[in-house]
Amino acid sequence: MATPHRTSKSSSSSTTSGAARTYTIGELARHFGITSRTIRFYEQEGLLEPERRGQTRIYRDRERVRLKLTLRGKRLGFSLAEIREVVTLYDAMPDGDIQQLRRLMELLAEKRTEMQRRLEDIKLMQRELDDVENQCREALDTLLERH
Amino acid sequence: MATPHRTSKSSSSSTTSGAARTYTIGELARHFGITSRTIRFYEQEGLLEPERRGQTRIYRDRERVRLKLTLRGKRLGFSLAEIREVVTLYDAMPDGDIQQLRRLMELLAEKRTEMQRRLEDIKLMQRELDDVENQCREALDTLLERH
DNA sequence: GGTCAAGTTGACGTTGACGTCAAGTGAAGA
DNA sequence: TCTTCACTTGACGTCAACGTCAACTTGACC
Repeated sequence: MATPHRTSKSSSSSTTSGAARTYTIGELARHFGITSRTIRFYEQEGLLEPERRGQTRIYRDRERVRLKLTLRGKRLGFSLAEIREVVTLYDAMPDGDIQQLRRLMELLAEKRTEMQRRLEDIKLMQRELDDVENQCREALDTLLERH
Repeated sequence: MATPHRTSKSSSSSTTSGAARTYTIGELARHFGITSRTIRFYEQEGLLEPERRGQTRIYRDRERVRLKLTLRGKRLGFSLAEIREVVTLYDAMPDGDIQQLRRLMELLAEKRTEMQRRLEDIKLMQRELDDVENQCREALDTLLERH
């Protein structure tokens, strides 16, 4: 279920360090608890751009990170389009011209505001959960006291 | 556009206190920045159950609160089905039997875990936003230094 | 050389969350 | 009385985010 499954039976090889580990689509899918279909769909939507050996996709750490960010974004309720905006700008940075950089920083500020709002939402929601739970306890207590 | 529009031209009336204020579907829609269609859809999905005067729906504070909770839940990425679970159990409480209460408390615990996870997600995301922003600043600085 | 698992590309289906019409009702104001 | 406006109920359309299926290649092992 969690077999390493490198490119060949002779294992690893790569260059020198262990930093260049690659993954198959199935490995990533199992690791993140999603289907390969989903991963391909994310690629089609511009969120991932794995290399190819022939037809086969090969993923490195960069893509793994992108995928992790994507899934986290999803859990937070962002759409794939929103996630793409950030993720693609994020590594369109190298030698980036100043306009791009400024644009990215604007985007970051927006997202930051969003996150702040969501944080407030979560706190409110937690407070309400507390309230309801307390009411539950009280109700339960009085019910049990009456034997 | 924002006219009070009470039941009659003689305004308010109600009983004695101002606690029994009612709202039309349009008022609620404008207030929350959604469409009436959405509100009706939520009712159809069991999230709201307004009273009726003839055909017309009339909303009181209870429904307003429910709607607010629903929208907050949505912002946090919960599905309408999940939201319904909580919201309906929430006020199926009165005289509730012990089984129901226990079930509700289980549900609350689940949601609490969820919220905790999301909170972690948000913190991680914020940290990453910070990182990217710092990189941006550095890049921008070195670009500007070179005049 | 066969086969078997895992990967590939279409293409179409599905589900949730609404939007968008069409056709009608009820009450307030000119 | 007539108009106007907000509200109502269907019924169908749409869009995002995948699921599902069919038909195919590819590399590893027997």
